[in-house]
Amino acid sequence: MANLPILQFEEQIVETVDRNPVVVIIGETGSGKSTQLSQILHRRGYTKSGIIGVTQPRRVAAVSVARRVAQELGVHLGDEVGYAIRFEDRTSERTHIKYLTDGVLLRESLSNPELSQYSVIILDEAHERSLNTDILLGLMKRLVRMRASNLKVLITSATLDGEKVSNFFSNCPILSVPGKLYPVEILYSNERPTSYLEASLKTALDIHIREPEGDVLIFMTGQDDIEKLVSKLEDRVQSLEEGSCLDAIILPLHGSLPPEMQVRVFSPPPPNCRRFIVATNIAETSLTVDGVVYVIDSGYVKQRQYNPSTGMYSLDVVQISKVQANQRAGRAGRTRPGKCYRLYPSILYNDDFLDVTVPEIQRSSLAGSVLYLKSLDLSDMDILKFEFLDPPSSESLEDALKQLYLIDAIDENGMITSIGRVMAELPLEPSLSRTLMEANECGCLFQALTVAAMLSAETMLLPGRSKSTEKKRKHTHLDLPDGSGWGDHIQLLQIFEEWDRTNYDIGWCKDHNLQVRGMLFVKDVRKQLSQIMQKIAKGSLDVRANGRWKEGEQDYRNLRKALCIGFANQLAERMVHHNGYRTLGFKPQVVQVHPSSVLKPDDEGKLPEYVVYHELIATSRPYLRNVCAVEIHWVMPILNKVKKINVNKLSGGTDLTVEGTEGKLSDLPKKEVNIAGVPDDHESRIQAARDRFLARKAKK
DNA sequence: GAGCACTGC
Repeated sequence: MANLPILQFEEQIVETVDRNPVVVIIGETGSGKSTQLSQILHRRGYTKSGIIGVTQPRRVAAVSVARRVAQELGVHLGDEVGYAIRFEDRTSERTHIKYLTDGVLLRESLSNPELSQYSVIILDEAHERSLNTDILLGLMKRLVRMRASNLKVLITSATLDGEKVSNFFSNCPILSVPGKLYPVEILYSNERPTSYLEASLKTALDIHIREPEGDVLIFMTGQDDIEKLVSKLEDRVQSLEEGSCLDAIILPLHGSLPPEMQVRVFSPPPPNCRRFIVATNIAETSLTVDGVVYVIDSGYVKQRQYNPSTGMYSLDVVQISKVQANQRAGRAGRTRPGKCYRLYPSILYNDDFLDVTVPEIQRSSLAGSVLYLKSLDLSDMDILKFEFLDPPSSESLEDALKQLYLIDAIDENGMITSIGRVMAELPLEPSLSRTLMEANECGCLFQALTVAAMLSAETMLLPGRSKSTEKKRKHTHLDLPDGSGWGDHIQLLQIFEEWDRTNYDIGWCKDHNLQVRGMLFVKDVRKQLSQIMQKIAKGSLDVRANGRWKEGEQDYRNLRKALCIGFANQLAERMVHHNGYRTLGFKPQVVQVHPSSVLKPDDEGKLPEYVVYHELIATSRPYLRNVCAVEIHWVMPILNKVKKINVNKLSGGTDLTVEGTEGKLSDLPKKEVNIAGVPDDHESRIQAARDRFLARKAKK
């Protein structure tokens, strides 16, 4: 700790913070900013009038940094130094320095918008630009105006982003603190390779043959490529002449790897052995592998992005930003001087790479964030005027408002409703919050809680697929409930109910090939949601996992209806002649049910006429993931509401007609929906559906 | 009949 670079800047930092409400700190890796900034300000008396809060984008970081600071100060974790993450608050009245995830700080600001308990707020790793960090940046800008006399805000960022953040905060000062990285030599390719997989392979072998010992970290885009490269590397390394170079261990590293496989990268290699770690961007920030001296950077990353005009997510391979490229290179210089092989030319890096990664706020659906901001009730709150460091597009805000209106969170004038206020309390996406509220009305809350919790953890439930476990998976899946044909939500419900009946037996999870960690997470989320719902209802609700059934409910009717109301913006109608679907959103899309779905066709091979879906994502083609059958007479009232939507009113009406107002929603070009081969007039489709509905009614 | 990067309340 004694020789951390940041400590030489203590005087300068304190002086600048004393004189300015906001300071940007450029702290390179190894500068000690995360552990030292809070201690410096603590020493200088900033904890006399309140606590110092330090946000981290990740839970593990909040915990581990808090632990280290407590150790350095010689106090017990949870006393003077503590942390708060979801499900775990280790702070007390004595806490002066509090580390917390940015999501937790946002929740705190919901019940205390002035965040009055804090004298200092440090937004650490702000350059990662998580959705939560971006909202916090906007809130901080307001807060420093309101609390100019008694609040200090520090924002740590990357070199390339510092100016921009400073401009955002009225040109506040920027302090740079050097890091403790060893020099990393950057080597560029002459051109983009046709196959970055082959180029990575070749570069890795070159290093292995020519370079002295030291581990190699290779950045790939996804699991498939990682597995391919691992097996190719294994083949080629084995065919090298024995004794001609070091032994080699090749390790994959990605998020869907079970935790016990992930931690393999933390055990040191045997002597005379070089490790090749083939990783996704998980190794960029989340996990730090020691011993890396060489980095191979493909220059690509797989990124999830949201298209507000279609309501569709897609997972695309995109070029990384300069910040990301430098972060990757830095991974080679942690223990000694290293080398970074960039599989792209320097001119591409200089002229074509974005400085900073496109922030999440410009790549996500904003329904949750907009609802959150609306619920804050800030006096001058107008979502279109909220100051974002990088404002999302008007189209994206418009999409969020329409979604919120359809699920009754805001009224036709864009004002938050009483339903919306309750929804904002729940740590869920708005559609799931709405589902819980509806379920509570129709007596199936105990089921909806389970579905919401299972969907929140869905990606953690199944172990990563791989060729070797594939057959096993298929086999064990037969043992799991099948949703009784109604769909994936029902299957998720049944899985949890069955686990509940075993009294949460860990062995049961293992027998059914479900990740124990994921199922325990579901249990935690469910408990948290139950508590919040109890608090809101101010009474005792039936929240037992295997709650009481009413007569004649074996078709999960109430639950499916609650889902239909909650996901009013995520419904789809089957095509007449085949099992494709068309979404019933504002911009209809032709889509398929994902093949992994348990939704069952009827005797004629037809899938249900209407379904609710949890996610619309384009991978190889557009898919509905997690679908559930709903009934036409639940859908009709929703379609009528869609028809009546007036975006101008939703976005605040009169405000938009003011001349010179930026981001006028009314100025947006009205885009035509055009799906190849499908005549698509929304009006007439709604009319046609209504006609069919009436015809069927008449038949009865 | 396809397969999803990474976080978080």
